[in-house]
Amino acid sequence: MSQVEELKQNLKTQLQQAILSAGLAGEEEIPEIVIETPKDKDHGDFATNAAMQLARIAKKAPRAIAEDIAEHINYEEAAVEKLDIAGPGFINFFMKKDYLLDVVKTVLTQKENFGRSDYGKGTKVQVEFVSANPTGTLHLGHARGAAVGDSLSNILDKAGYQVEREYYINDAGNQIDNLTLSLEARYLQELDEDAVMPEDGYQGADIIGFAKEIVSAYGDRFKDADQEKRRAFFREYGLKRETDKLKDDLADFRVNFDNWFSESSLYEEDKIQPVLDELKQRRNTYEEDGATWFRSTEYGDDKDRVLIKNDGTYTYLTPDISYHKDKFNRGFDELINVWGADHHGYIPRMEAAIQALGYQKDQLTVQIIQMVNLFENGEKVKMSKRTGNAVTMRELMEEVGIDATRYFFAMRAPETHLDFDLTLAKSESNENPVFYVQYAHARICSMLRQADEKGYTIDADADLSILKSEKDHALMKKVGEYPEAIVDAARRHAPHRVTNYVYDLAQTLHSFYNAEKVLTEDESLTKARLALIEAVRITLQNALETVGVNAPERM
RNA sequence: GACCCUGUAGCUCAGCAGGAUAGAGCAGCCGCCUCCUAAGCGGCAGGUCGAAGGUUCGAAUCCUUUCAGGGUCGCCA
Repeated sequence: MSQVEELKQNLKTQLQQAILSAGLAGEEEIPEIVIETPKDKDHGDFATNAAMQLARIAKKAPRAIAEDIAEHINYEEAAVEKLDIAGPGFINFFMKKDYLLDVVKTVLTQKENFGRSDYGKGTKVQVEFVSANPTGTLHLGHARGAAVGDSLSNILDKAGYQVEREYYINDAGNQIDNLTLSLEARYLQELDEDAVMPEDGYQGADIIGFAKEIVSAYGDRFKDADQEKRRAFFREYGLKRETDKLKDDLADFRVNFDNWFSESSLYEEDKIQPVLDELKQRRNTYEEDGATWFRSTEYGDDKDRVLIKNDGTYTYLTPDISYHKDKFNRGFDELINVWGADHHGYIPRMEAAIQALGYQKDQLTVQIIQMVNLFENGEKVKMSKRTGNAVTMRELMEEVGIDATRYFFAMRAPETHLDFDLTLAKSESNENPVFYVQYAHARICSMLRQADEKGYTIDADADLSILKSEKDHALMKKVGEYPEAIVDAARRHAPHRVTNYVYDLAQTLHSFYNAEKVLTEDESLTKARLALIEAVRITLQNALETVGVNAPERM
């Protein structure tokens, strides 16, 4: 538990005792005490609405209750400097400042581990994200999914979960036959043969590129080869190259998976039929119109779903159910699937499936990623200027840079529609929030370099009690809030809580910088302020790392 | 027709397990570099929180209805 949490917890306990000893409520009646951090600093470090909550129980006016609590609370034990009763009955607490000094020491000691907590208690959670078909190039929406999935994984990890990132490769459906046939056609075309692309063939330039590779490596060896063998080769080749490309694109975007799970491995390892049998045994299936159906309506879906089509093949759902069963078999307590908004209609049937298999609905969370619209100079960008096709993730990375791209995607709530402002993301100016935050880090580094030249070292045991200005305290307080920001982001699957936090911290640092000097004639003051800004630097770096953004030393 | 997401300042968005005069950035206006990076800081102005009901001591936040924008409704994946 972080200092700030401990402090709040202790304050809660002391409040409960004060309420009891003032006879305002019995032990059974005390409501859950909520300690909040007021937005307005005139309202103290912390505030509680306990007096208002107690009004009905104690049958007294909230302000009178607040007076009673104020008389009975142990200031020393609660670490309260002074308190005010305000508004309709809020109690505002101004805390003793010692805890703030401890915050700085903690950061300097824990360094990159500052912000870690045991909130998740080691729960094993798997985050599955991107999982785009290996048949083409990653686009805007995938980029957002990648940024959110990776940031969320980092956040959960810091919040004390055991996290595994997984990519589900859809390498078994019709789309792979299509890929095979497309590649075969492109290959033959490269050899000036008369070959037509399949009706829904993949027109992407990547496939033409692969065909050229095959020609230069193998020549026309496959031209007259046995069709079955030839297609097996193209299938494998196409899949391998598409998957490698996905991995490269994602790695360059600073997204790395622990596991790439192949859909076809479910077939190879015979993991599908047993799950069908299990559903059948549990009477969750029935036969109709020559097909096998899953009775998903039993679990809240609005219609039943086909598992085996009347041509004897599986629908997409069938191996997917087996896949989710396999995830649980691998020991995960919770599953998080990050899906594009176009898949939201699929959620009820997946939830139905895991319940039919005996798991709890809340063991699966589907985090929907809403659509992204690109804007440049106020105009909606429909297509890439370079290719005339949809804008790819790689183009975005190259055009606006990885830091800005990652930050912009992390910056907004995942389930909201996103307007991505290319002009803003590319601008190297104060308008751009990424630069604003990175600048705070670079500014600190600059001061630290100069301190180093003057022979100063960072001293975790520096006497911080001489830091008494409002800006000093505001900065320490903001640093202390970081662990809570991470927990909050983890709890709500909300990476944007981290970008909001880091922006606030940068703002507090810039404000501090303009009001107070770090490198001064006063040696002990200088040492104390150096310790403080180093703590801020570490916190900025840790926070940026969770959203995949670099913390530069110079700008 | 059903379902999902979103309607908060001119623009882009926070805030939503109810709480104090609704916040930030950008854009606009006014100030601040003999001083550790002005990619910065301080200030001013700007909002019937889509609308209407309801619950509550208290609603941007919860409930109902309704309007608007986007998305999805396959024995495709």
